[in-house]
Amino acid sequence: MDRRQRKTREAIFKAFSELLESNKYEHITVQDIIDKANIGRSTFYAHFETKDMLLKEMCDDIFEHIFDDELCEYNEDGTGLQPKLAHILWHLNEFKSNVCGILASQSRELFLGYLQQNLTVLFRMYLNDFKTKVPEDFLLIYLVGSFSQTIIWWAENKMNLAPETIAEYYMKVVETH
Amino acid sequence: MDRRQRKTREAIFKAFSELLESNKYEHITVQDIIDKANIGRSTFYAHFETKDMLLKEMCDDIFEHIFDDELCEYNEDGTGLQPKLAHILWHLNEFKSNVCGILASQSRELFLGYLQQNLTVLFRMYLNDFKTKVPEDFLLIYLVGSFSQTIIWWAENKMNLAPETIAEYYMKVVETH
DNA sequence: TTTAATACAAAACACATTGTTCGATTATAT
DNA sequence: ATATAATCGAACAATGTGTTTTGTATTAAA
Repeated sequence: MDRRQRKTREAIFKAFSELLESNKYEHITVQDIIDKANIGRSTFYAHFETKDMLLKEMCDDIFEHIFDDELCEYNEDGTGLQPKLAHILWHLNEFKSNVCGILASQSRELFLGYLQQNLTVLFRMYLNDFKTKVPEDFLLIYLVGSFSQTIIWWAENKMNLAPETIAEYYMKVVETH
Repeated sequence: MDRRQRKTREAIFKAFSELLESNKYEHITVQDIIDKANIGRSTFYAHFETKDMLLKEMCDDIFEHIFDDELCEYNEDGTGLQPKLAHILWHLNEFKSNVCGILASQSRELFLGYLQQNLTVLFRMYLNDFKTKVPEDFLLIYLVGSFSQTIIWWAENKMNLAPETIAEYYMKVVETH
């Protein structure tokens, strides 16, 4: 990939990300991004078809990184659900500014869609940890939904608390005693 | 209120609601609504400032009806949380087509905002039912979030199950044993 | 270093959407 | 029947989108 291309792509991501911190996604125009990134109009469209695709590719980047990690610095202790969740939260924290920006926006939907899709796969593996007598699919959306909400809340508070703390809280309210 | 006004307003709501079933909110144009409702452009703007305000007023209507009910047909038995939740679900079911339309759309955010705002007030009154040792605000967003998710799931399944069943499932996974 | 490829900038473009305005027409309430 | 008020329909400026073109500058490879 051409050095110029990478530079431009980075500039667009950066501008977009910064704009997301103070503006709602739907009110950010391509012109805003262009101005902030300091690039030509045609250049933007050479990289991304639309603003939506930009958001999508940004999400792709993030989730690829989070759920595809072979070699990563975070050391999980144990193999249970809780450290797994802490691990995910730790990764999200790496993309703090992006994630907070997206989740604070009116259109978290795309992001949440990705998130919940991945979380569903994860939680399905731990379903046996929960003995509650409700239909499995209900249990699953309950777990995924409440954990997503936890993440949103965490992000709204600028991810102040440690990932481990959040994971601990979550397990406390969720586990069947 | 003039009969014509009511008729127009209804036509707009109806058209909007129908469009929401097959289109994303953000991709519905005022022109689409006008065409479907079969009204003049200026008429639309005589009723609603913007498309956003239309959505807002639609949500206002729904939530006013749900959370302000003095005299309503649904008979709660008991005063606990579970019948209260069933009651809310029963009301949502009244607006089935609207609610499903909005929740299926890419922009449930406004609706969910309203919903969660109201649910927060409700759940705060029942916080003592839950003994878990986590911060209160975390417990609150957890309860509100997981119940919202439950509603979304219910709506995605066309509200097949009875409100009481949903409330029962929810209480089962949520209550501390 | 030279060269060919290509990413970029800048400007102009057609097009769609928005929200407003205005005069003519129609329905409503009394 | 009449005054009132809602609607229609057309035109309007303003803004945003996505494309195209032409010239320039940067890059990777020879």
